[in-house]
Amino acid sequence: MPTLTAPEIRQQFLDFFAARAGHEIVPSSPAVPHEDPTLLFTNAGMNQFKDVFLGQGDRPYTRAVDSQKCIRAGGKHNDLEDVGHDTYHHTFFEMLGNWSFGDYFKEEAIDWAWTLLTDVFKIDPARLYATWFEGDPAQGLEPDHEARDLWLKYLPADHIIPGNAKDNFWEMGETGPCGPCSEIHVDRIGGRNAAAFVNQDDPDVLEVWNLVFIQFNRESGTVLNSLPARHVDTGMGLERLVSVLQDRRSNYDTDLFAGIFDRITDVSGARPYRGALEDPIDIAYRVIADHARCLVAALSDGATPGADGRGYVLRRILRRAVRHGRQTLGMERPFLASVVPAVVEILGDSFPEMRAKMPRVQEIIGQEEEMFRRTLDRGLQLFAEAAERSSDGQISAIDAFKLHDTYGFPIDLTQVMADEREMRVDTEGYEILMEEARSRSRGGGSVNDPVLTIPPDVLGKLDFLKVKPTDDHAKHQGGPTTGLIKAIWDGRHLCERSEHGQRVAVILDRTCFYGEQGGQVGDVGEIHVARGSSAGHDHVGILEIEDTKRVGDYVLHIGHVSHGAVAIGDECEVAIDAHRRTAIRAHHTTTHLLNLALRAVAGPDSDQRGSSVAADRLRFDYAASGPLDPIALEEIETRVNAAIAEKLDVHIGEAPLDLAQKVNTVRAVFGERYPDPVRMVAVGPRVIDLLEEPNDQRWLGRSVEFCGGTHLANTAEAEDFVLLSEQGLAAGIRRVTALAGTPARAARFAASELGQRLTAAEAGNSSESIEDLMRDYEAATISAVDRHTLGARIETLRATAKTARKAAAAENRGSVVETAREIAAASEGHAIVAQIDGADKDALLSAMDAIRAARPDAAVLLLAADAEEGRVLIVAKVPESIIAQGLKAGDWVKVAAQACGGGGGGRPDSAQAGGKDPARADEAAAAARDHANASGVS
RNA sequence: GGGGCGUUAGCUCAGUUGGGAGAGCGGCUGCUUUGCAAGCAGCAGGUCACCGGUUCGAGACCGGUACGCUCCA
Repeated sequence: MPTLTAPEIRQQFLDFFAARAGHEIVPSSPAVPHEDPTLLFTNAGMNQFKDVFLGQGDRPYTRAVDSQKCIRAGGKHNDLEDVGHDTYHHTFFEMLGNWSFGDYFKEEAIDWAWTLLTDVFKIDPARLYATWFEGDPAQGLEPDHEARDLWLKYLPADHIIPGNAKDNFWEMGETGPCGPCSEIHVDRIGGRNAAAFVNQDDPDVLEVWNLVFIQFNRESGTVLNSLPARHVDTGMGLERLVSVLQDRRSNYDTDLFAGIFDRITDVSGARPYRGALEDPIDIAYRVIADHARCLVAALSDGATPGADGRGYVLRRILRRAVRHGRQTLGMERPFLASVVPAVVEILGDSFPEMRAKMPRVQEIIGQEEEMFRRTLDRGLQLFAEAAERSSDGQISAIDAFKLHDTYGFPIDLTQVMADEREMRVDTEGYEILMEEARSRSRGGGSVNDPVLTIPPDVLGKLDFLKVKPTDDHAKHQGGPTTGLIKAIWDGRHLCERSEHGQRVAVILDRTCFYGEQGGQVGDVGEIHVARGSSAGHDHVGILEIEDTKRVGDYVLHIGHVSHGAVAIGDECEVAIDAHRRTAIRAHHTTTHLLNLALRAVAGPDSDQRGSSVAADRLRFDYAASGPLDPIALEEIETRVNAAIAEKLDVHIGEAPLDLAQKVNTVRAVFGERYPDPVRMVAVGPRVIDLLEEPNDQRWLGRSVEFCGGTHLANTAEAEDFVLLSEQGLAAGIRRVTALAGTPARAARFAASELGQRLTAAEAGNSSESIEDLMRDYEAATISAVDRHTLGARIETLRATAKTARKAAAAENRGSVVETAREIAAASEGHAIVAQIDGADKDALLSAMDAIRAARPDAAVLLLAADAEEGRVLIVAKVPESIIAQGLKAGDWVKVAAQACGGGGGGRPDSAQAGGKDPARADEAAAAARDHANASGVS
């Protein structure tokens, strides 16, 4: 039998379930779950169906099959440090799965699994083992005899093994859907009974397939209910399956990796991969290959390396790969980007986004490598200094820690470097410091406001209490409405009522508040409870709502009780802050116009990467390789304002997703999944017309987006649009901020006012200082275009003022020095005290130099009264010979300074001081002469 | 989200109880030469990130802001 290739194996899996049992072939969801902030990466096949299992969503099919891109790094499942050292850990892998949503159950799942493995993939049945759940009386869980008996149809009893709750009972979380599972294991060796090796981490007896039977819902730690709709969730790691079918003992010895290894050999010039477990070169090969796959998957789904969250995990992965390449394979120059095509070659057919995004991915990886190279170079220098400091052949814990914590120089690299110099590293001390830093980092958290968002388990309780999802249809219309209080959450418990002063989150049966979503901030407003209520209380109460969030399908009104009290069952009047909402609408609609203008000016690759629509401004993040120049910024601003001047109507309507996606100008957000039907926001054209003629050329210059937010009725209401700033955010992502409506007009006004002041200053008839003008310019909220032109004018103004100031200073110094020479020539004795008014500090010191040049044997004290600044400058120098007579410069200036309301000091040979009363400068001079005389110097 | 570090000339960076802002490279001028990082002499170039405080006096000390690097969650 010819050996199957990995793509064939993947395809046969999908085809088997599609053709034989009517499964829908579903594409993998992104490896980076943009819509689920609780999850760092997609780490299991079921992620994209979570809402179905939780009963919060459904699909047009009840049977599905897929190959899901998964990443396990960072977070709870972290395989990062294991990768490279064994045959089967990966940060990125594919999970093959077949799914039943309330459709078939154990019998079919087991039957098809058996048939696929033995009939289609021709695995020797004698090498297969199955496990089943033995029950757990402590949790009140029955044994899964049903699964055991089903397996007896195919396997002898000694290949069927009971397992405990840890291995054979699956739970999604502390509460929620759960059920027993049954695993299929394969013995790579054969010709024996390997039952004793099952689940023992033996690399030759491995779990290939886990069949999960979801039949319960856990309400709490002890309460378990049977589900009316039972589901099947299976997962089979493609890499393992391929290793079995290609008869290789390691996942890395398959055609999923061979091409990547070849590429690494080409790039590095190292000897080819040999597959040895302990060999550093082979470890480096595995690390680089695995991490390259992971980075391609994550970056092509829109993630970027960065300093926090998943970005930080990706940065660590990239650096780990680069480190192995550099340290072990001797690749000094960036190389990882050139491994990317080999990954895409292997996976690009199954995941087209990898092929589409390859140039971007290579660019990002290249930039990151370059950044890391700089970090390493700096670290090497610091390491050399640390090694130099060491006297006992050991790099101190403090140095090792500082290298790591402050300069990002990995500890294992420090160790390697130390080894090369035959030095050691104080790793115990390092660990202690590291732990201290960790606890400091943990302890620093502020504990002011309780987080008034509802955790998942309480959410389950709400469902249990029959609190229905909030009806928020009124949010788009925005006018006041009435509702009933259904739940009150104080951050810890669900409450019956809430008193004056308490901060709470409230759920109503219906509301006109917009809960934060799609980048648009939540509404602010008031909820009034008037007179009697259905619950029999008789009271008034006012809730000041400070923010509105969505949790699941509930709208959470977060705020405090500013008057009286509120209770569950109260009827209330609900009203948002309408002025604020108007500003938000203007910003949201102009965000859409901005998106369109940006695409036109910066090119079609400037995908939206996030946005924030608030009352005081809007923010828009997008993919780009470089900054926008002032001309492009002006062009964007002009285009948006042109759309405002056109007075376009904004049309909103729902449409079936597949039809809506056909409209030629529609631009969906990368990685976002949209509901069906989807809400369309079209600026200009009517939604009906769009759907009727999706390819009409007329739509091409128009903004059409899928969006659930609130918008203006006509663009004219936006009045004006101003781009405030443009900046880099992370590698490949840039951010613009902008204003519309009243704040935009204020920005225009501020700019023209600054312009007028600047014109006055340029003409020379302005009394204000350039520093003041600068400060106001920097603090002003003005458009980026104005900032650019005004900034250039200020710069020239500043330059001319500077040359003038310098010339004046030079002239002043010249005349002061001239005076000083006269003083020196006229002076007698060994103590010279002179006053040169109008000299600044530099000039005074120059004068000092001039006098000392002429009279090196004299002690000199100079004063300069500055009436404008209201101070007196005093400097003194005393040669060694006179110090010996008892005149010290420090004492001398102090006496003089005290005579004119100041103080000071310095060294015996040189000192400076200052006084605060210029009118008494001559008193100071007199005091200085007296002091010199008293010291016997004259 | 929290912690550590940084921001000084066009670039890379020094700056030691708080007392006249420095080096190397680059630039300009002149000389000498004209073989690859040429040599010599000279010159220009700095609101020491920003704001506030302490002080007679702050690049340095204290507090805050912005930006950057970095670690942890």
